[in-house]
Parts: sequence; structure tokens; C-alpha cells
Amino acid sequence: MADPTGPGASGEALLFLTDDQLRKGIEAMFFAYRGFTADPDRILEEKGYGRAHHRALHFIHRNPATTVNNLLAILGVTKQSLNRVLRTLIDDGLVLNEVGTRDRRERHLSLTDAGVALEKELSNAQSERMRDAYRQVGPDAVRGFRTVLEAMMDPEMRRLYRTLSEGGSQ
Amino acid sequence: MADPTGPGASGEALLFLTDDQLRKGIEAMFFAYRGFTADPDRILEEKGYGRAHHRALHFIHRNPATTVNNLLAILGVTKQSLNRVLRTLIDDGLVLNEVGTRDRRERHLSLTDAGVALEKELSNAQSERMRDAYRQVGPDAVRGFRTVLEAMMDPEMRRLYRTLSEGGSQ
DNA sequence: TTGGAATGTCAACAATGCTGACATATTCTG
DNA sequence: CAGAATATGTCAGCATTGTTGACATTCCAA
Repeated sequence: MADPTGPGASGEALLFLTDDQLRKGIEAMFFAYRGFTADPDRILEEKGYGRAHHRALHFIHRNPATTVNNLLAILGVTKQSLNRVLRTLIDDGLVLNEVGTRDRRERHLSLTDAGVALEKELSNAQSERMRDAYRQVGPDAVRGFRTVLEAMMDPEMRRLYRTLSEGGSQ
Repeated sequence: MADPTGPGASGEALLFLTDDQLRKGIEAMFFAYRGFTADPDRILEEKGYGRAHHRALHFIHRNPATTVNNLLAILGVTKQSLNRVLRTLIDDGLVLNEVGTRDRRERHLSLTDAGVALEKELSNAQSERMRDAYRQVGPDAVRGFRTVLEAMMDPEMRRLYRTLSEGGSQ
């Protein structure tokens, strides 16, 4: 099926598209994602939170004063599922929930100081592993890494990802 | 904190290690992993299975006649959690459970024809997305992608990942 | 003023993690 | 051979996080 010498293929130039290479890529994603989440997971468990709380904190931090609807689009879960997580974060004083001024149906979410602190702690743990990896492999590999990840996203998520990135230094 | 012009840094050579670049990497992993699992998830839902069943099928396929203990080490879950999934796969005739010959305490797991068929269907769906991505970005980016993923794994998982890969064509 | 949008909430359920306890069969060890 | 250790299976219960469906409130906009 992914025969590298298939119709139109120019031989060994496509060896990186063999079933075997793809399988390795799949397994690499599986094991790497475990590492990717391992460090923040440990911190979250201590504090009685889960991965869903981390995601909410991360994207509220990234999109200050975001609305619930916007966050729902980013996280790709139902409002009931998100609400359960937001409820605890708000009650615990990590997230602020403020009625919109322009449109008072909307709620604008932002992090309190405590929220910023926890987000930073989680982010630091996760970044540390990624920084170590980046340092080991160098900028060219990192560029390839990000390029492939972007190509694997659903188009809508890719659009969203790029929109989020605009805030950065490119 | 990750100031590229920090102490000892040589300036722009380390721009790929800024907090901003790391954050983008984190978000890329998040959105890409969603894409990575989206296609098999759709198939699994039709058949009443979940992601855990997919993982079991994948690694039993990769390690024919593997023992339960070996699978537990690969998947990193408890035996109770794995057993729940294996139970349904065995009862549904997708996985074979055979008493070991050398050590009759062990059970050797393998896929039936039906199991192979479902594994292939899932694998094809997942590979297709990865193949498209690989094709778009070319072999250099793919090499970088795999290099970074490997660097992000826990050491034990990296060892395991490489052991698994030995079966391949390198 | 009325329809629709944004949000919140209740209830129930499913998948998949976890712990703890215990049973069975088998092998290994002293 | 007796007893310890190993590999597996299973039961019960619980937590997190996803899902649907239903319904209430508030408020903008035509």
C-alpha cells in the first residue's frame, strides 16, 4: 500500500513514506505524548486537579478575557464538560469570571494571581522537558518537528493554532 | 527565564529556545495529538470500542504472542484496566489468549483474523493522515519530527520504543 | 416584543484510569 | 516436598472527563 517503489514513485527518495516509517511515527507520538503530559500530571495530582484543568488554565492564560464560547472552540469539548472544570477553578479562586461590558451575556475569563502562579508552575514543568529536548536536537530538528505537527492538525485546528500564535514573536 | 540573551547565551543562535517557541511547541503537540487520534476514534466509536482498545490491538499486532505483563509495561496502565479492555476483545473474537508452553502461567496474546482486520482499518486511517503530513513536509522535517519526539520520551519509554522499532527496517 | 445567542446547571451515562483485596495456577527455591 | 514468588484474572468501588438531553436565565437585535 505504501510501497515506496509504487506507481510514479522515484524509488528510494520516498523511503520515509513506508508503512514501517509511518508506524514508527505513530508509536513515537504515543510515547512522546506520555512524556509530554507526565510532569504537569504529577503536579496536578498533588493539587487535586486533572489534565482538563491544565488545559483550561493554559488557554485562559493565553487568551486573557476570552469568552466561554471561544474556550469551547479551542478545547473541543462540550460546555457541560468545560463548565465542571471551570466551576472548580472559579470556586478555588484561580479563575475570574466577569460579565462582559459590551455584551453582558458573555463571561470573560481570566486568571487570578493564584491562577497565574499555578499556570506558571505547570508550564515550567512542561517547558523544561521540551527545552531539554530542543537543546539536544537543535533548531533544524525543532523546525521539522513543528512543521510535521502542523501538517497533522485538522484544518480548523491549524487555523486556530496559527491565530493563537500571532500573539508571539513568530 | 528562558531569555535567549541570558547568561552564557550567544544571542540569536538560541532563539528557538525562547519561552514563546516552547509554548508554540506545547500547543502544537496538543492540537496535533487531537488530529492524530481523530480518524481512528471515529472508526472505534462505530464499533463500540475506545482508544484503549486501539492501543491494545496495535501493540499486540506489533508484538505477536506477547504476554500480558509485557503489554502492561508498554501501555503503562494497571492490569485491571487492561483486563477490562482485553476481556471484550477476547470475547468479541479479536484477540487470542493462549496458555504459554514454556511457562504455563503466562498467557500469550495474538490477533485473530478479525483482529488483524480491525487493526489494519485503524492503522490505515491513522497512517493516512501521517502520510499526507509527511508528504507535504518532506524527509528532512520528518527526521526532525521523530528526533524531537524521541528526545521528549521518558528514558524507559525511549528504550522500549527503540526495542519495538528493531523489528522494522531501520 | 420576540427570536435567538451565550451561559449555567441538573441528571444520567460511558470510557478508562486508579486502589485494594482476593483467588488460581504454576514455577521456583530452599 | 513445602512454601515463597510470579503471572494472571476478577470483584468492588471510586475519580476524571468525556457525552446527551433538558431546561432556565439573561440579553442583544431585528
